[in-house]
Amino acid sequence: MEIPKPTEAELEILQILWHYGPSPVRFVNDKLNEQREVGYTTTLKLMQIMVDKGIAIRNTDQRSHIYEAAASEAATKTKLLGQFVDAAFNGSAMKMVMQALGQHQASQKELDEIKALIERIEREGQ
Amino acid sequence: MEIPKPTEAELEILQILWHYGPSPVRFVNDKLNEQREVGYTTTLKLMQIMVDKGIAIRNTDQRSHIYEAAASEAATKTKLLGQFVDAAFNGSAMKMVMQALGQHQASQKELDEIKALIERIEREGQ
DNA sequence: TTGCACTTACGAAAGTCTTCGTATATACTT
DNA sequence: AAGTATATACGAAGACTTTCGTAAGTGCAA
Repeated sequence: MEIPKPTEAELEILQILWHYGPSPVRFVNDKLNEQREVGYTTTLKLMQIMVDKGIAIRNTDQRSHIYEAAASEAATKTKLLGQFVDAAFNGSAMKMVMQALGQHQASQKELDEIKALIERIEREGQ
Repeated sequence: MEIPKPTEAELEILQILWHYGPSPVRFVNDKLNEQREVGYTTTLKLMQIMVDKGIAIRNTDQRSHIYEAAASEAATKTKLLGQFVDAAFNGSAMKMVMQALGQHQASQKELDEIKALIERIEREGQ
């Protein structure tokens, strides 16, 4: 019923589809091969499975089918993040944020952005 | 060589071991069963595999073996977080923090904690 | 039109994860 | 001592993921 959680390999493909928009297998496979070696039929098979699962949508009008992510990047990442937080941080996103901030040395610019975001949340919250 | 990334089921067990300290299978299985139904031998097998992988350590002095997490909670979660950020947020922890802050409505107390943490980082950073 | 390049479809192998049944050993209890 | 409860060891099934080989269809070019 629901769109299932993408596997790691599927997520790699989704990132490409989100970044470049609807694309044929050949294009996605080329992009993947800029990072690691993957056979064309491997990518094809994965993308076909993604359609079966409802993770991707394809247009078969042309001989070379065009694939597209079924869910938005933001919605998918929110869901993944939520599941990860549940599994690893007992559901507390704040614990995770604290941990991320605690070790990743963020740049001043990034810290400023976060502060600005927090202030906006505080303003909206009241 | 390296300790491998725990699977989801293994992580569940690790959380119990971190929370309650070194424990026998029976105890871990009981705790798991407070959340979902799992057979005793399933838990046993998983914990044995965790020892094989180096994820857990066990003491076999007593008839009922005592298992313990091999790596600290903080170290493990840092590593998991890093891998998740790489896979889902292109390596940018800040992107992920922003997304987490953006939708999870944090409590004022949590926001204050984060602000305090940011200020501490800024002070230490210079 | 014959052949080459490229595409999808399909099946299956190999690896991993989760689950549990069964066998066997060990301790306790009556 | 016999029987019951509890522990570990082991193997294997079933599901899922990733990978690729091979077959078959389609279009283009010489």
